[in-house]
Amino acid sequence: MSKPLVTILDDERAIRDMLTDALEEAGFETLSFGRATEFEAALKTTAPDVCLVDLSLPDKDGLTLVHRLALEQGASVIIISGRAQVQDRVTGLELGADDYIIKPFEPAEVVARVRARLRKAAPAPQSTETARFNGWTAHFDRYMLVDDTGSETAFSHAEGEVLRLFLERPKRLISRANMQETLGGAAGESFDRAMDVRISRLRTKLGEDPKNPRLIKTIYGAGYVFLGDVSWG
Amino acid sequence: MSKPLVTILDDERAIRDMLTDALEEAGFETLSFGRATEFEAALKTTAPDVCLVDLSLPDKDGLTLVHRLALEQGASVIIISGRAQVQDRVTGLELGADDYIIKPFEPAEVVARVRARLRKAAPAPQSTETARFNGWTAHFDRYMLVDDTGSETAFSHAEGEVLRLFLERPKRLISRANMQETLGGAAGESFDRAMDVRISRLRTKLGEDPKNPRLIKTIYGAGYVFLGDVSWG
DNA sequence: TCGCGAATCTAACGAATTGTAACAAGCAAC
DNA sequence: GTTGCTTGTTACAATTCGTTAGATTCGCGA
Repeated sequence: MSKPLVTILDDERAIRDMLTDALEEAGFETLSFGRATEFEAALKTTAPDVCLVDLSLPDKDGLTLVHRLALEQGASVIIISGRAQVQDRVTGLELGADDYIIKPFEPAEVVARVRARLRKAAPAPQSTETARFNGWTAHFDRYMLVDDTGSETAFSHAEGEVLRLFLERPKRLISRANMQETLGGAAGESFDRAMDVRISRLRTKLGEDPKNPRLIKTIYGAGYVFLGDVSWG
Repeated sequence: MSKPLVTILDDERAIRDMLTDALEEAGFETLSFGRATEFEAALKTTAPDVCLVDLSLPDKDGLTLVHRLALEQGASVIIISGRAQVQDRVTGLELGADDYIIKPFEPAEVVARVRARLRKAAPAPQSTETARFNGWTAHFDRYMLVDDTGSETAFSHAEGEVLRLFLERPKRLISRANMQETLGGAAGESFDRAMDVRISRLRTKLGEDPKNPRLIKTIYGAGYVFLGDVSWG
């Protein structure tokens, strides 16, 4: 996939440059404009993914522009403005802006907010649905474990929760308490073997040798460690 | 369609109340929680549209919660935090939050930002008659499912209701209660298997493999998730 | 090294949940 | 009435998942 395109519309040169630098450094394509008319002309031939718009423009009212942008183009619009009143923010957002950043701003935050917009706009974050590790591929979207030979094993939702927890923190101790907490969250502590059973079932599905588990290792008195070379995506 | 559901997770009673009032006034359904565990328990059977989360929770790390929320549930997450450092905001956003509001805040702005999230999240524009997903095209005006090969299968009104519900909220948990509510609206009693039967019939029409359905997944004890890349129009 | 209590493993059980085939009621068209 | 279709209900099969209980393993001190 190509780089997302971010446009910058601000009449101050210094701000345009700062944003351009930060965004390109972050891996985005950028186009910047000093006046609304230029920007609108460019819109006829390009479809930006995110538009940063300063409201105080010399040649046009920023708010109506935002309104049109949000409505007609499908792009995400982030207002950047020196006007810090709550009322300004509210009307900006109500008119269709997706976010409202107040000057002066930190470029890093702008980048983070741009990313947040893109994340929602582009669905299918495949990255969190599949993980490969030691001859296995876990498909969380299909609740399936696939062997390197191609044979498939289904796993249940509860098993998936455990597996995901492991795959998200490989080679690190996951304490029992920690696990209870992130999973079922069941109150019971003392005689609650549910966790063990879940892990046991997961182990069988992974074809672990009970005597010598290679992937899910028990740390007596502490918790578990998942030893696997995990790569997501 | 029914009111969007907004959840509030904050340990301060006063803040919860303030937000609840503002949001309900604005026409949203709300649910508020003082601790993360309660919230997570509720998540098993409800799918909020927007989650407001305070990071400083007594019983849990808010950031990992946000991460999981954003990833697993499809909901929009707005962090509300007293931590105003740029770095905090950046990490919060990078972890999957859609917005980051700093305390103290103005309720009106929170409402505006919640609205902004919903606007993007819920597409559902004009053409609600056709949807494409994973090799199928559903024509709600003709009550027809069309395969990519062109072969057609008719579906009934009741099946269409379920299918539409799924297609409107793909990749998100749809709880049983939620489904009863939006569909038949019947008094919804405990021994009402009609829902299951509808889904079963829909599954066969979609040619799902009973052993491992690819599109309509059951989450034991919670509800269903439709895993498909849906595009309307 | 041996023994013991605590921690963990796991087979087996069973309650709750979900799937679905079969039946029946309702209804429209003929 | 008969036929055909939709849809809820019933009954039973299948699955999920926590609990139980006995076996096994671990850490540690004698």
